[in-house]
Amino acid sequence: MNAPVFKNRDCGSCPIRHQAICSRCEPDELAYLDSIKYYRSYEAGQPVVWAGDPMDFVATVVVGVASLTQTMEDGRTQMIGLLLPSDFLGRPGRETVRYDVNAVTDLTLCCFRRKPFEELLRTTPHIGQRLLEKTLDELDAAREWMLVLGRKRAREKIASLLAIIARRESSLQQLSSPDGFEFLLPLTREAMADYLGLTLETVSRQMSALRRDGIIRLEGNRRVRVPDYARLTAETGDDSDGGVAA
Amino acid sequence: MNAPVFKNRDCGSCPIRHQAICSRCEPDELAYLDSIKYYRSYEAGQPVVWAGDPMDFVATVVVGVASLTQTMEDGRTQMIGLLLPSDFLGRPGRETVRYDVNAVTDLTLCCFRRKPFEELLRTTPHIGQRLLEKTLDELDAAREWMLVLGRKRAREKIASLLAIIARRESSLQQLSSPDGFEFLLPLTREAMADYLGLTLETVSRQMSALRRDGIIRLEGNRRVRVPDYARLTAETGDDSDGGVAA
DNA sequence: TTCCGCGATTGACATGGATCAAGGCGTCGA
DNA sequence: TCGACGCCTTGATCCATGTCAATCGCGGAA
Repeated sequence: MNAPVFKNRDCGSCPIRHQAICSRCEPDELAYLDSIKYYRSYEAGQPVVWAGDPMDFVATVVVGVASLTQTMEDGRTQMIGLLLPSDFLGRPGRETVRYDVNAVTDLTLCCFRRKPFEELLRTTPHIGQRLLEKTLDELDAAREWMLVLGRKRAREKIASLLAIIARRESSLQQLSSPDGFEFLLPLTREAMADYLGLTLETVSRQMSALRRDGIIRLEGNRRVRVPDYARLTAETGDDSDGGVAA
Repeated sequence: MNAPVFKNRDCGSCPIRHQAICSRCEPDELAYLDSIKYYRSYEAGQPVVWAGDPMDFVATVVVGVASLTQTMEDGRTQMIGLLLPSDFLGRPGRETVRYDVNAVTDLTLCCFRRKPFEELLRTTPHIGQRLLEKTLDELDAAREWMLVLGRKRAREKIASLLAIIARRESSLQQLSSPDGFEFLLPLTREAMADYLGLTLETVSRQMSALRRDGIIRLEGNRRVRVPDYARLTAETGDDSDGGVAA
């Protein structure tokens, strides 16, 4: 689990740079970022940090998927965020994390020690602005998810999750292709359940139902083929088309 | 529905200034803010903006409560945020809003036209930093709410809502008083249901149950007396004490 | 004072998803 | 090749909450 591709100290080589917090940096700013950054890798299933632990770095996801999870005293658990490549992890100005962070798949993070990063935030408006934008995007996503968790039925929840992952993994062109498209689901049934506020049995049943109804086809447990993206979004219950036209 | 107290052009008179985005501004920055700000007032129940509408201002809540609400195509509705005094409304850099904004109680906003505010954001790091902090706080709150919506039972949801409002409305000292404390619930049973992902009947039943069990006392429909804050937080299912000690 | 209407309460019943339980399928190591 | 384990599927049953409906009670208008 190394990340040999990114071992050189050059943000320009980073495949997710154009979407990450450094996307609008000047060369000298990039050089400073390079000087304080380092990579960390985790295997699927490994913890990154536990709720309440000190976290002395912030990071951008480079490869893989990380989850943010909260747990109740009796063990009930809710995934409250899914971080995909280019997403930002950590909170400047706070010493400890409030929720568990786990590697869902094999994961590579581009890390910055928190103190120098906070200093950079103070001196470099670009970064702060970009971070604000990404935080506002995350807030929008969290609010969209509140509708999913609070009001959608199991089938709609599953469809919403599949549509969201499909949108992040596929191009607009692929989504609207008449032949459909396919993608790899990075989550187990249990992780899907944790994200959707369901049990894994319900997730399994609804996946089977969507398969029976021709909304999706499954090749193995993880590979999902969507013959018609519009039919999938129609199952989400949302009143817009879920962002393809918008 | 005017806001005579705030009619003078002086942010220093604003009772929520110390928590709002302008809390760290220099005198000259405050003067600029003063020059572009204006107040708007709404009566309880009035819409502020509808989802999809253009919104040419951003604002801070000065008095009252505003709600952010999303609606599905069949009319199911989910409140995705509750804005109390000092909370920020609007998104710099975006022309339209994604969800309905309503005045839950009589409401006064301190508004800034969006373009000048964005300009200010570019030139005044304080404001951007403060806005980032407030956005990160909102994101934390949204994520906490995802746990409420996804995993808590009806009784725990109600207790969580009461505890959150109690914390925002009362001082630490009041919360830990041996005589208990009381507060005014700014929401109807239906609004509570919309926020909690429940029906109003379930809200009503669980409020009655909490009353029967002595967790709360009700004087009328809105006035809530909490004889023992610890007993209330014990009903939320959270593993921490909900923030009093923390 | 009476009536009216809205919000809240309460009851009876329906149901979606949880829970408990059994078994299938594919992969990996011996 | 086989067994074991992890992950998933499916079935039977239960229960928390939704749904539908009746009634209450307060505050405002006539």
